Amino acid sequence: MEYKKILKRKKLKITPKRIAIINYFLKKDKYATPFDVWIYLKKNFKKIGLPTIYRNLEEFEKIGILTKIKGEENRFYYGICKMLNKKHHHHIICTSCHKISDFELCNFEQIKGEIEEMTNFEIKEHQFFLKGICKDCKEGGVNEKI
Amino acid sequence: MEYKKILKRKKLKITPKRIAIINYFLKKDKYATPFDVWIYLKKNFKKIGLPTIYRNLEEFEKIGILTKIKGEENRFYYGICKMLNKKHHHHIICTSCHKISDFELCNFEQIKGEIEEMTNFEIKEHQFFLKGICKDCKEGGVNEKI
DNA sequence: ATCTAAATAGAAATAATTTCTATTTAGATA
DNA sequence: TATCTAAATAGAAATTATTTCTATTTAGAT
Ligand SMILES: [Zn+2]
Ligand SMILES: [Zn+2]
Ligand SMILES: [Zn+2]
Ligand SMILES: [Zn+2]
Repeated sequence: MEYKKILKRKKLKITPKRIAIINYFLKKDKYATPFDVWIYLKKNFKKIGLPTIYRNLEEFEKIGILTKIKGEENRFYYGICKMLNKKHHHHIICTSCHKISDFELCNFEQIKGEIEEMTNFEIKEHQFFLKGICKDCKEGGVNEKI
Repeated sequence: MEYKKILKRKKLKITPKRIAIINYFLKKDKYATPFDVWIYLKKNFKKIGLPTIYRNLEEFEKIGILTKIKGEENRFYYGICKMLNKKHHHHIICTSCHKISDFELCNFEQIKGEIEEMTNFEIKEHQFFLKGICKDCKEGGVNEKI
């Protein structure tokens, strides 16, 4: 598990629950709410609190293991980030099955300067937020869930 | 008020509160939570409910008058969209004063196809999410609030 | 095997958002 | 201008998401 290395590097202890959370996202490969994660983990950990989930998801986002996104309703979702290398990249979400993929191609730098001039802002950070339909869903694929 | 026209076109009634909400955002020119809006409108409308604010902000987002964004904490913010024409555009937010500006320059189409190939997604929608520092803040400008 | 700081459980508080019903009102129409 | 109706609102309450707190447990260092 490459993710363990990251936890170590970031001085986070490797607990069974943390591993389970990461595995959940790896297996599911789709975005999920803290509540979703909780419901699932409860199968294997009779005693697990929702605050534990919230705390860990937040930490995982900080260290780049997860990305946090605004779902269609007023809730936040998390999805796993497969690009553990530090490289610049963005994510795309399937509006049908909520799968998340990442990609590195980015041409934002080309227009950054011009936008800065036009808006009088100094740009510090950019994110692409892409939505689409994944191949599986396009082909009417089954929507296997965890 | 160009915004009135939009309300009419969208069959929304023009009520004093709706006008006040739009004016609030126009004058403030920064993003705000429903709660912020409520506190402000209460000055002029002794009787105004928070649900009214929520309802209207949501409607305004639907018709393109406002944009909804995820703030630094777990809350949603709204900012006014000055580009009432239907043209494709994006927004940039000042992390210091929360001002929102819009701009039309976008080169995403150039890489869209390649991303679709690489990810096997059919891209339906893209948003840029930019953060930066506005000119006023860079110059240590006063942070006049409404 | 022992120790300590970090992680967790569990309960409770807080805060955001939505729902519901009775009342009011914008704007259409006569 | 007066009347009417669907849309908008108030106000209270419910629901849901998220955070905080304290006592207890545990990972990993020694
Ligand atoms: Zn899909
Ligand atoms: Zn980029
Ligand atoms: Zn600013
Ligand atoms: Zn664009």
